[in-house]
Amino acid sequence: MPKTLPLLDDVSPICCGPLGNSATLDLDDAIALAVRLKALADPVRLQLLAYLLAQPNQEACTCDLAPIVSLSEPTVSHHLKKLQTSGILTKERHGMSVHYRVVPEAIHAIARTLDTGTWAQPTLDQEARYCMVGAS
Amino acid sequence: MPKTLPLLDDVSPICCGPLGNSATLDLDDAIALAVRLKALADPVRLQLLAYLLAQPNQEACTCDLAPIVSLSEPTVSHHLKKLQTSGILTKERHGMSVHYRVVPEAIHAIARTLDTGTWAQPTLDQEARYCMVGAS
DNA sequence: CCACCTTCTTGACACATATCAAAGAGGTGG
DNA sequence: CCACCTCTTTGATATGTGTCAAGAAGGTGG
Repeated sequence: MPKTLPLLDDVSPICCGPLGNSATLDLDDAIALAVRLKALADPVRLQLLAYLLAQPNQEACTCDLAPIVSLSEPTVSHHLKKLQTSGILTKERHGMSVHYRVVPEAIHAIARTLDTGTWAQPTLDQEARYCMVGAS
Repeated sequence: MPKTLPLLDDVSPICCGPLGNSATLDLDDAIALAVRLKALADPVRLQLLAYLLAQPNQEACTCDLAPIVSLSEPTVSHHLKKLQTSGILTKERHGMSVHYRVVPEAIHAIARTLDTGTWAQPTLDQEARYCMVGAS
């Protein structure tokens, strides 16, 4: 995640006249939303997600998912971790295997955010649930 | 220019049923959806989009947008191009300046796709409207 | 404790992407 | 035609990302 993003201090519209009042998107909000979208923006992860959504409990273990996308298990594990740390999947051990399960509210939240154009963040506690960036 | 974007002729218009009808998401569909999500999944582009959405006609020119994100114009041009080739913005010359405008249907289409879980592609003509990859 | 299974982490590599400076391309107006 | 403005492309560079092989970590059952 690039750290070079802007502060919206001195915005002086030049050629197109005074632009509407600043319904600008706060940088932190933009980053948080981008993190979640980035988690979704990969063909492999979309395929994994589609498979999970089609399962009875919307869950499966890594060894089932690897063959679905024809990739090595470490690679699949990497993708699952990315989905999990973005709050799109949850992770649970059951004996030897690990079950990943879809969190539909997370996907709905992203969809709603895009649809309504209200791109600001959910409150902080929701944020902690949905987007545990840098944590595990 | 990276060649990794999907060719529209190859997109199979499979419209799977709601959430959980088909266990697998076709690779082409996954790629096409991922391309659009990737276009959104960047803080700079989200801020540009938020600014555009706040404008009267949901449009602005490059020279207005560059100060918004405090980046050089070539960089902003790069981001705008990415949004445009994903069908999220349209581009129009007006004299010396170029106006980029939001295509709300494109964003709604992505949101709906996520929300309903019907992740297969729209039909080809919609695809041609929304995702003019390789065309200008 | 040991063999074995599933999963994750590490290290390495290739490729994609964000960014800027410099130069080019398109358009306006003297 | 030429100076100037806006915008895009090109080239270069740094960072990010997807992938795998190899090995470590966590758990089961003899």
